[in-house]
Amino acid sequence: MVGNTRKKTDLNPNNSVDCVIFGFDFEQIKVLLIDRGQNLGNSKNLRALPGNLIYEEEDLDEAAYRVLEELTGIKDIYLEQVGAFGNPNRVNKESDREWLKSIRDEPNARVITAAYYSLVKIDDFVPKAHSFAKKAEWIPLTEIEELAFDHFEILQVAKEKLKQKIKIQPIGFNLLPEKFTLSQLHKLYECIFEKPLDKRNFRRKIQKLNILTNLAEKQRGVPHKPSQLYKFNEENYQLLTQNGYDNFGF
Amino acid sequence: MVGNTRKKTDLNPNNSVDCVIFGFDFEQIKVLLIDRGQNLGNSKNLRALPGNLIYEEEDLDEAAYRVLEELTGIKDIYLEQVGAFGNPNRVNKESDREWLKSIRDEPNARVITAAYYSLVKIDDFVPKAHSFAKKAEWIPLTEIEELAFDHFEILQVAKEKLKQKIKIQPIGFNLLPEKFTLSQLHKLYECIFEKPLDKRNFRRKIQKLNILTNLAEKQRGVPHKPSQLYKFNEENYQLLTQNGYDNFGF
DNA sequence: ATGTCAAATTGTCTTTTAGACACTTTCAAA
DNA sequence: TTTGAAAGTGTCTAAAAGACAATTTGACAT
Repeated sequence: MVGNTRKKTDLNPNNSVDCVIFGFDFEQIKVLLIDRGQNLGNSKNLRALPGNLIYEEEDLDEAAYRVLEELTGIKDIYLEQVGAFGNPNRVNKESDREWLKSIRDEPNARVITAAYYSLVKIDDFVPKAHSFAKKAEWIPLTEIEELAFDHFEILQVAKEKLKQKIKIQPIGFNLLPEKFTLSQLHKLYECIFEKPLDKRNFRRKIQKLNILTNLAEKQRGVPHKPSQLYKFNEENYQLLTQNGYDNFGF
Repeated sequence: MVGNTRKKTDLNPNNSVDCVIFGFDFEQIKVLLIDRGQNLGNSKNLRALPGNLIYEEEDLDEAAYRVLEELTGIKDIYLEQVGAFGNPNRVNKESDREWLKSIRDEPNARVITAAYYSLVKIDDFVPKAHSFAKKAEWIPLTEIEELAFDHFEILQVAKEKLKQKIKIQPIGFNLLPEKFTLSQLHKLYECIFEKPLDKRNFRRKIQKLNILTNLAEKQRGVPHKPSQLYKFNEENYQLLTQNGYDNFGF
C-alpha cells in the first residue's frame, strides 16, 4: 500500500494493534512473542505480543495485516479480531514505561489497542528482524505465565475466541501444512480444546463432514505404519456451510 | 464515579463507544436508536446508535456503562463487547460530518469506536433526554435499513455475536421481565435466530436444562388459557455450567 | 528372512439428542 | 353454554455422541 511513504509522524499515537499469532508444531500450540531485550536490575524481561501503533489513515484490519507482515513476512493469513482493550492502566509496569520511552514519541499517551489473533502455518514463518524486537520466538502456550502490558489478558481472550470459533468454522487447517494426517488434525483439536478426544469418534465425525480430500499419498520415513495424507477441501466446505451448517466442534 | 467532576476537555477526541441496545416487546427484537433531529434539504435524517467519546481516564467497559446509563438511566445490565471499528472512512456521509461539527470540539478527528451490545428489559427503560439526542426510540430490528456512520455495520456484527453467544450462554433472560412464560421465551428465541422453532421440542429442551423455576403462579387477564409463569434459576445455571456445559442453542 | 516396535486404522453397541408431528386443555368473553 | 385463542402435552424415528479394543502396516534391528 502506501507503507513506503509513511512517516513516523503519520502514526496515531493513541491507537495500536496487537497480534496473537498462533502456530502448531504437531505437538503443541505456540504463540509468537517478541523479546524486547531489556536489561533491567530487578524486574523481569517480559515478553510481549507483536504490535504497534496504527497509522492515522489506516484501517484497523489493514494495520493488523501490516504489523503481521512486517514481523513475520507472512501475507494472506487467517486473521480475526479479538476486541478492543483500553484499560487506562494497561501500562502499569515500570519496565513497560521504560520501554515506551525508548521507542515512542509520546510514551505517556493513553493507548487503546485492537487485538487480533491469527493462525499461521508454523513452517511458513521466517523469523525477521523487527525494528524494536530483539528476538521473535515461538513460545508454547502452556509456558506463558506473564506478559508485558495487558498482553496476558489479551492472550486469554484470544484463546477463548479461538476455541469458540473453531466450533463454528474449521479454521484449524490454517495451522497445518497443506498436507496433513488425521492424527495431526486430531492432536491439534486436542490442543485447542485442552482435553483428550477419542480417536475413533474424532475420525468418524471429521470424515463424515466430507471436507477432507484423501490424497493418494502416504507419510514417508516414519518408523511405524505410515499415515494417509489429506488436504482441506474448500469446495465441499462451501457446499456444507452455504446451508447454514456450523457444527464443527468436538 | 468521578462523572460529576469531568469536563468536556477531559474527553479523548479519538475514541468512542457505541451501544447496540437490544430490547424485546414479546413480539419482536427492537434496538434503541437516537434521532439527531437534523433538518436537511436532500439527505435523510438518519438515526444513530447511542454513543459518545470516552474520557481520557476511563476504561472502555466503564464508558459503555456510563453512556448506557446517561441515555437510559439503566444500570447493572448485561453488556458485551462487539469489537473495535476503525475504518478511516467511518464518517463518509455529509450529514454525519455536519452533525459532528455541531457537537464536537474536534469534529474532523479520526475516531475509533469500541462497540458494545447490551440486553435490556424493555419495560425498565425510562426514556431520558440526552444532550445531543433529540429523541431516543425503540426501532424494530427488521425495519432498520440504514444508520449514521458505520452503525449499520456495527449492528449486523452485534446481531451475529448475539446469535452465537446465546448458543453458549442463556443470556436471553436479560431481555425478559423477572417473570415470563415459556411462550414468551420461545418467541424470543425465534426472533433471535430468525427462524421458527417447534414449540414442543423447544419446551422439551429448555425444561430439561433445569434452569427455570416454575412459580406457582399464572398469567392473569388473558382471553385464553393462562400460562404458567417462570423465572430464571441462577443457582441451577451455575451448577450446570461449572462442569463446562455450554449448549444452550436451538 | 524374521521379529519387534509404534502408530495407523477400523466397527459396534448404547445412550442421548434432534426433529417431525396433532390433539386436548383451560380460561375469558360473548 | 358456546366459542375463540393460546397453553400444554407424548411418541416415534433418525442422527449424533460416547464408550470401548483388536488388527494392520511399514521401518528398523537382529
